[in-house]
Amino acid sequence: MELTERKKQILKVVVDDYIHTAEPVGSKAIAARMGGVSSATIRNELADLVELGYLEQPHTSAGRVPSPKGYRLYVNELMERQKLSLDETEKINRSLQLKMEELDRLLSQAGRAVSSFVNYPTYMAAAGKKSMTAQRFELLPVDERSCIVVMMMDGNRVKSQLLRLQLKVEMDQFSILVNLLNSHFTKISTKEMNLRLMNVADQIPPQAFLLLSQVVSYAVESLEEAGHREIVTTGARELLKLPEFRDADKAHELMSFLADSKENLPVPEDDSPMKILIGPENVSDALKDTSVVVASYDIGDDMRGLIGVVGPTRMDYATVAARLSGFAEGLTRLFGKQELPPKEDTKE
Amino acid sequence: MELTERKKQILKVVVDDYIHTAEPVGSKAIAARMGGVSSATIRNELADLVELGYLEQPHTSAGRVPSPKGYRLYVNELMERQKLSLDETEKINRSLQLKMEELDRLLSQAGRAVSSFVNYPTYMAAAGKKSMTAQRFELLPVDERSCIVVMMMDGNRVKSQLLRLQLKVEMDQFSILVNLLNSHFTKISTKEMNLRLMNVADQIPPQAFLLLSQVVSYAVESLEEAGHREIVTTGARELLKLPEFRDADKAHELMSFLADSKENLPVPEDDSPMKILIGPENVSDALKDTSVVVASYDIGDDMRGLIGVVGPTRMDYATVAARLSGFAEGLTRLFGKQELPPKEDTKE
DNA sequence: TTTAGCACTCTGATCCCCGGAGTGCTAAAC
DNA sequence: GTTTAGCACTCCGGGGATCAGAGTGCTAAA
Repeated sequence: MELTERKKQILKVVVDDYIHTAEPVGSKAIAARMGGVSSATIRNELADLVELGYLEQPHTSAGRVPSPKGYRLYVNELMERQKLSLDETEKINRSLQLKMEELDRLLSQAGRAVSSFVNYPTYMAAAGKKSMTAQRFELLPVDERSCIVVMMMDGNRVKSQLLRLQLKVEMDQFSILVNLLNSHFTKISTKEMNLRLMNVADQIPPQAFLLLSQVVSYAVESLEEAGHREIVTTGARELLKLPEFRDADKAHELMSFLADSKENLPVPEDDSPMKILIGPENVSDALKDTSVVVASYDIGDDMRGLIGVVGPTRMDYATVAARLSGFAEGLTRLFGKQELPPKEDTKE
Repeated sequence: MELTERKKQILKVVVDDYIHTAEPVGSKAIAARMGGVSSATIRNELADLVELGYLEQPHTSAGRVPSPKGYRLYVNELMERQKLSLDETEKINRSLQLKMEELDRLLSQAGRAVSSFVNYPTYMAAAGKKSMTAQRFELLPVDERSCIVVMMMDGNRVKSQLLRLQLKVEMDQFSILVNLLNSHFTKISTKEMNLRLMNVADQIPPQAFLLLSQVVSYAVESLEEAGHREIVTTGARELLKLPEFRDADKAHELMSFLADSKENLPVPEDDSPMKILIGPENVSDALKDTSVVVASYDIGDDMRGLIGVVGPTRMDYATVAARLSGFAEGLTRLFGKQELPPKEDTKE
């Protein structure tokens, strides 16, 4: 038995319908929507589709529901690639007029925007290079017991913080220290930074070393944190609106997974901007009954960000995919235009 | 009719019991727990307590449930102020070994810790002074089209960012600019900053002004953002574990409120470190059926932070209050010890 | 190959019933 | 006067039983 064109059409109708109603769809409804054939004919076809594995039957006398395999076919071939309406595009871009500053705040802002736009939980991540390095250091003395460390990292990211010093430092020592930092502790991995710190230990006076190590360990921490993939999830509560998550336990389980999971959320292949994972295609057990649509965007030259949307297998793939890639493109544009965007206009 | 000591004891037992079971508690159970009197006696007392408004009866033949008034009395007089066990204190302190850096990241970390410790949703906020001011500026040239702005604000907070400049700037112009910034734009409100910007407009060359206004508007934005109370909520999903929020709609409603509400969450009085709001004592409608325990802690000299816990009226007030104040004290200590803590130890 | 017809199945809503928990009241006991 | 035992009563919640509706599969005819 093979998958005729008509069978595909029927499958499409089933998925389209089920996506919106969450109720098993029956032969009569399909016949009505297709026209030209009677429900009996449809029933025959449906039986075939079940046998082929594209549909499932919750119980003998219920309508049909798409199987993961059915969704997969739908996503690959049947789904009408949606274009974003002008209105939507505009809305997306408007919602991306974020006051960005720190990257992670930006992420959660964008995540909220996406989530409210697709009505599913969303996760965002910025995947830095495995190893960020410092590009440049500055020390700004505040008083004799404290100074501001400013560190510029890859991708023009800047971090700074006030550091209380454990001992008094003469003003002129700062410049020596800065030189040392810039000459020996830039453009190397954090691991190596620690090594070099060891090496210089006996080459400089002890109190200078103390100070140096304070700065370096701040730097190491910041770099590691920046390189580490931080995942922010937003809009988990949207789950509760879905009939498949009305059960509090189920919802709680998935929410916990989303809140806790730091690493094991799906990521698109390096060469493609978007990936759709349907039900059991997910590796994590917690996602076995859900689908994930995840898109990537570019941050600067060598960083990549992720936006993922988690929903029931009965997710509106076409819409979600369209909107998500709209966002991803928007974000790429945002980051591409300028590393971290200054104000285009001052207040008038 | 008056509130005898025995009535109070009975009320206490009812609340204690109901807090843990979420089931109306009957006379027999109370009698068993009190000893000495029979259930019939208790029934008489219960009837009185209902009449006095401390208890409620879901329906005629059910046990009793505390009313808000009952909880209030319980909280004010009856509840055994819990001491944290050594074990708990230690756990709290351990969980406050946060890698803090940016304030808001710290908040969400601490929020998560609290939430996992009390098993209720938690909100955290840092309430800055109404008006933060800049204390000092630095500009670090990167190349001729970009520089790093570093701004030190009240409370020793530091912000920095790379700024792309709209026009080329000679190196020596930077120092002029910094002087201008430090002499004219520090220690004043953002409103005044904007005014001064206007004023200097015709006193300096146009391109210098362009640059200046770029920096100032960055500063204004950062200051306003820092002064603005940012509320972070965590652990909302814990609601789903509670019988009173098994209903998805209810849970969703409250979660949405917690996620969206930026300003209208309860705050303790200025002079007291902790406040308990029971059910209808809350102003917001969305919290009418819930209770809130909120504690404050000090950040630096003139900032105050909040930790609030939201739960059902049937909240375990004693435990929550104890743990919450444990956290609040921990945070106060953390911030008090040093503005923003450097590493105490370098890596050994 | 499609369709009409029909008997059959299964679900989900509704109703009913009933046991159990708990009450309020009364009358006796302390 | 307070406490207690006893008892009738109320109400909830769970467990069938019932039933209509939706949908199916199959057969036989078009």
